[in-house]
Amino acid sequence: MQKTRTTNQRLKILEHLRNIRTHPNAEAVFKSVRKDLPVISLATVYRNLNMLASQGTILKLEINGEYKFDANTCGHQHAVCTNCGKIIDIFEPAITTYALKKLTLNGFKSGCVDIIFKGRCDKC
Amino acid sequence: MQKTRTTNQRLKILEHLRNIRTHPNAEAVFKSVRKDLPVISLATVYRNLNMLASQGTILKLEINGEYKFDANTCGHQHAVCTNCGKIIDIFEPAITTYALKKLTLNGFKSGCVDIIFKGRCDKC
DNA sequence: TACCTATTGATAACAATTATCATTAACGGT
DNA sequence: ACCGTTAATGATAATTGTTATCAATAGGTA
Repeated sequence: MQKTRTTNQRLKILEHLRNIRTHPNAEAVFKSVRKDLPVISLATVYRNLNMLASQGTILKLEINGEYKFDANTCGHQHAVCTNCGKIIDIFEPAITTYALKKLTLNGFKSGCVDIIFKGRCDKC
Repeated sequence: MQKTRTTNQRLKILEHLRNIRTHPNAEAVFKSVRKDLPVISLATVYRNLNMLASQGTILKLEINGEYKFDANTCGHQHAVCTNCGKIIDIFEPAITTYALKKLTLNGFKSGCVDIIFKGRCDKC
């Protein structure tokens, strides 16, 4: 197996995600991190977001036709406005717990559920 | 408002989705429907799938970086293998019911939840 | 300090989806 | 049954998000 190296780019990307409460896509992370690290490349942002997601450090959500990233990996949920696209965090851990408990599919091992409510936000 | 017309293309697309138990993307629907309707265009498939989804006739899921379509709109769930990408239907309506009941977000109105388990299927 | 190679930056390639536009056909009115 | 209106279509260009490529750079260990 290959050994991972700690790079400044990866640290800055993770640090940024942990400082915000939104759910940016790769492009948005790129624009934000570039303020601190002007030379960072968009490809590096994509690579690191995918790496962090595959090792479970961050969440990779599929919303509105693109990948959104979230450093909060504790079982919470999301609500998406089908009109304006706004993403809202919902903290009802019991939903996630209940879903995982009910999952008794033969052979399928899972410790992770994406729960996304679709509807209208208060402004729409 | 505009009045929708019943076209053969839309009927065939819906009929096809209701005859299968998989979760095809637009391209796959296109290839299947074209066997019956050789002149149909990929753009027409995209347009109709989006129309059917927006009116709630079918589900539009975001899995593995693309849109998948499902004619079964009754509260069931999906499991996705993070290794091979396989999508499996899970029928635990209680999960959906419980999630919607617990959703008490201020101002957010929703009657629809996408619940997607991530894990390893029996073969992986 | 020197080596190995994981990681990077820059950019090309790719894939899924949407936009465009002239043509076609659904359907209500005559 | 024939119009006339315009929603919908087919063909394709354009767009967008993401991944692949590859030479150059820089972690980490000896």
